[in-house]
Amino acid sequence: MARPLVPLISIDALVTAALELVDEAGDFSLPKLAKRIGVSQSSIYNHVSGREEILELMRGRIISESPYEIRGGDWEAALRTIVRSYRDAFARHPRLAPLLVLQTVQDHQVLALYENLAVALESAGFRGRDVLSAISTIDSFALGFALDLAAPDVVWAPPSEGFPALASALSNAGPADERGEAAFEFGLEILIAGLHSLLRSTVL
Amino acid sequence: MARPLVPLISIDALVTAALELVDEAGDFSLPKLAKRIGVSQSSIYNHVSGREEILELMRGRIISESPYEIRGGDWEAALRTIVRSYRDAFARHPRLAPLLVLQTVQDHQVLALYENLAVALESAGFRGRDVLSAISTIDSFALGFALDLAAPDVVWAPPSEGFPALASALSNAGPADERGEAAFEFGLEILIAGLHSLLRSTVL
DNA sequence: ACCTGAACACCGTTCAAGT
DNA sequence: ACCTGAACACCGTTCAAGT
Repeated sequence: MARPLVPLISIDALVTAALELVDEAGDFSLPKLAKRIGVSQSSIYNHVSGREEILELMRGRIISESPYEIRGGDWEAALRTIVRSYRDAFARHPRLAPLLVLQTVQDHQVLALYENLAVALESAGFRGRDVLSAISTIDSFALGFALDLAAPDVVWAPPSEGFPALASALSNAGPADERGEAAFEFGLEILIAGLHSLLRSTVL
Repeated sequence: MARPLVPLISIDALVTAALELVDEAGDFSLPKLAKRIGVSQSSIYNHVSGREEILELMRGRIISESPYEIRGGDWEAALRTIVRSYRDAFARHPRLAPLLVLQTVQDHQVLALYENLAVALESAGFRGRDVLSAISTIDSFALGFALDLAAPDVVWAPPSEGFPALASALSNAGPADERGEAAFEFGLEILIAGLHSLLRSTVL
């Protein structure tokens, strides 16, 4: 077969297949991706520059699958909405997060999300370099929780012995997804309260 | 050559070489590691179960290279010390962080660090599942900032146009390492203030 | 423009063979 | 016990050849 009348590959289908692979196996490879969409490995390069671009396309896809709307409301509400949406995006595809940490964000949708964060923070009263620091903090926070979803048992694998406080904390926790949820809500409250507190001490 | 009288490989040297590779190139491979310590690729498996164990050994190494001491002081001081130490460990080897996110923590030193966190949080007054949620939050926060070090330009690559608030925030920031530092300090204050605030509202 | 198959330079891991 | 070299099954990317 040579060039078909209708392209065999659409970027949309490519990204969908790649996301399926990640959801199922926690990773994807070009050979497997090619097999899944029934095409040769090398033909993928006619549509995409390589593995990195596919990863970046997946980032864009999951963000746009988790739309958010900021209307009216104060900065706190806006911030909650944005962080929650970001986190929900990864909650739907937990195994994608680890693959994206090595990559520079280029996706337009994601940049727009950060722009909205910046606007919210300015309206809150943060100025100068604090805006960037606050974005950084929120980003670290959200990314960390996204990663937490991918590896619910990272730290929490019961250490066999000698860590009593940790063991006791563990015994009080429910199933992994429940405590992931609880931790996120807890963390979001801390983040918001911390921002309020810093705002107070800065303004005064 | 067959078996030498003195082993050619020590785990210590192995980990040191691997860490050098990561510091220089952002990654390591067994072929490159073998070449660096002047040994054949397969002989590495006589000392270590594989790539994963090497990664885990690197985690332990950098944590023990960044010792901390908690004595006297309140929970807040202890918490600051621990988080700062954790973050410093990765600050010295920024490119290691992304390689570790896919892995389960097994290293004893790191588990001890979390145990200390749990103790500090209990002495602060957190109870039940909140202890785990707080650890999770601190963990997300610290991990996120460690990753930030590895990719200082993640979000901050000047978006060509259409993101005014983000661009303005960027224009107010200094060089990458400075703003990384500022962001961490800012984030740590938010974390501490947020914990205080939650503690107040829970206790009352 | 879009596909194919072959080729290239890399991986991590295993294993028989040596002493 | 510890090393070697060869082998295996995988990668991502390139490229000439086809239509």
